[in-house]
Amino acid sequence: MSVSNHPPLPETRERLLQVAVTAFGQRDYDGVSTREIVEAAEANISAISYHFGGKRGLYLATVEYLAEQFHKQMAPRLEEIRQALEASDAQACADLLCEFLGGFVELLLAGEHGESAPGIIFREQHRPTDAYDILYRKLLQPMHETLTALVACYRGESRESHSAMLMAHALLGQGVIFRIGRTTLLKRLGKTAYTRADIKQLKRHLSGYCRWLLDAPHLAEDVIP
Amino acid sequence: MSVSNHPPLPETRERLLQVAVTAFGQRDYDGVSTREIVEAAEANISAISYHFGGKRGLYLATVEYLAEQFHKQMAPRLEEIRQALEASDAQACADLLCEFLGGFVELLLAGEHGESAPGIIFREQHRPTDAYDILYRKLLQPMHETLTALVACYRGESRESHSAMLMAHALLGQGVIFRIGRTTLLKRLGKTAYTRADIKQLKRHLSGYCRWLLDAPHLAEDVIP
DNA sequence: CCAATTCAAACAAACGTTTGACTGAATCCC
DNA sequence: GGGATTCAGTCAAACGTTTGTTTGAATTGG
Repeated sequence: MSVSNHPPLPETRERLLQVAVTAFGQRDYDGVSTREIVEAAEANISAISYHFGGKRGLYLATVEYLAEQFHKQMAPRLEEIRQALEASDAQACADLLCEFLGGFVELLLAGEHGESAPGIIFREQHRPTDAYDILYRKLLQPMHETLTALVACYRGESRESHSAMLMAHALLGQGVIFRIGRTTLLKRLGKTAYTRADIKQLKRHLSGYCRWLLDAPHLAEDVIP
Repeated sequence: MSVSNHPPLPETRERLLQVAVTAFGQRDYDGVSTREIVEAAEANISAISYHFGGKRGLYLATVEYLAEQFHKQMAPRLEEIRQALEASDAQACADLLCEFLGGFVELLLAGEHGESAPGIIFREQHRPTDAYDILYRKLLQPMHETLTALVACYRGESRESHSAMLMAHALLGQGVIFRIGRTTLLKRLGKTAYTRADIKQLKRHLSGYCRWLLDAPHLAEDVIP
């Protein structure tokens, strides 16, 4: 059942959510048992049914919780961008885009939810459930739309422009892949973790890539009108 | 003598592997039940223990099977590249790199194992098990090393060059992200599947990106010697 | 005292695995 | 050459464990 969230939250409910975020971040829905969660959260087995109506309810609440937490970390920048978009200054759009991408990979590679969020997001992308709608509405769509608007503004296109969407996706993806493919890349490099210098270098790359892509023609032609 | 009324089924072991590839490709280890597999494969429940020693054994065999199948589809091109690398012609390296990336996204977006392979690979990258070693040795390492060699050759660097590895990763990743983030991108575009024109456009983008990246300085400086 | 919350215990269902009987074809030995 | 034996493979049935969920009593706090 629905519970109002902003007045003082029951302690147990919050503990369950925090534990569930890391659990579902590492393993998938079937790989996480309810008993494992309540033990880690020092709660009783029936607390899940009581607070969330069941395991599925806990999972959905967890995804929503994560999406909000993650979005909150980007909210100031997204708002700043929305206001700047009014001015419609192409050069400023490019700058904001680079800056946002830098902050984004920072979250992915060194942020608080960098270990749990990718697991859930990429699993729901691969095999969408009810939870994907939450993820899309609260996190993916706002982010994707904002970046698309920046690209479109720079290029003097509509926010519905497919080429702007493709470029926004390509840019986001270029950052994301260093989180997803982390295991293999680190193994190739002979490292066990990214250093600050690595992240800095990646940011420089993203910045350079961004400025090149915005003027590149390859993704610019919408093949289907 | 008795004539078979049905077309001859593959041996039980093979049938189990084929079913397991698609099953483990869609859901994760705990999300797939042994009974579900044997039913789809028209085999008996104890066939898994008999042929693979258990569910875990089936999973490992499935990953190996998939890695080999997928690698086989790229083998001719990889071999062609290895031979061309002897010549050490920079321009030829760039061409081969673009060509390989094009074939790679073709496999990911429209290939036979494009639906199952990514699920397994990205899951094992996120949370490596014994199966990741198989995947790395039989698929990821050969591919990554070959691309790194091409980059290194073009740039006149060593095959151990970190900057070459980073560039190879960035290039592969730029293709991969259009498979991983497919759900969200298609939703933004208002489509339900990529068209041939989309794939063609993506290939053009990858080609352009590749030629820009090879001469770009941002990933070129190895921060740590 | 009452409503909200927690608790130990039990529930049926699904899980991976094991068992022992059974098959058909190849191999053996007299 | 033919009955006995072996062996890989299949099958239905049952195993014990873990799963998510439910129950009803106990506890807590306003």
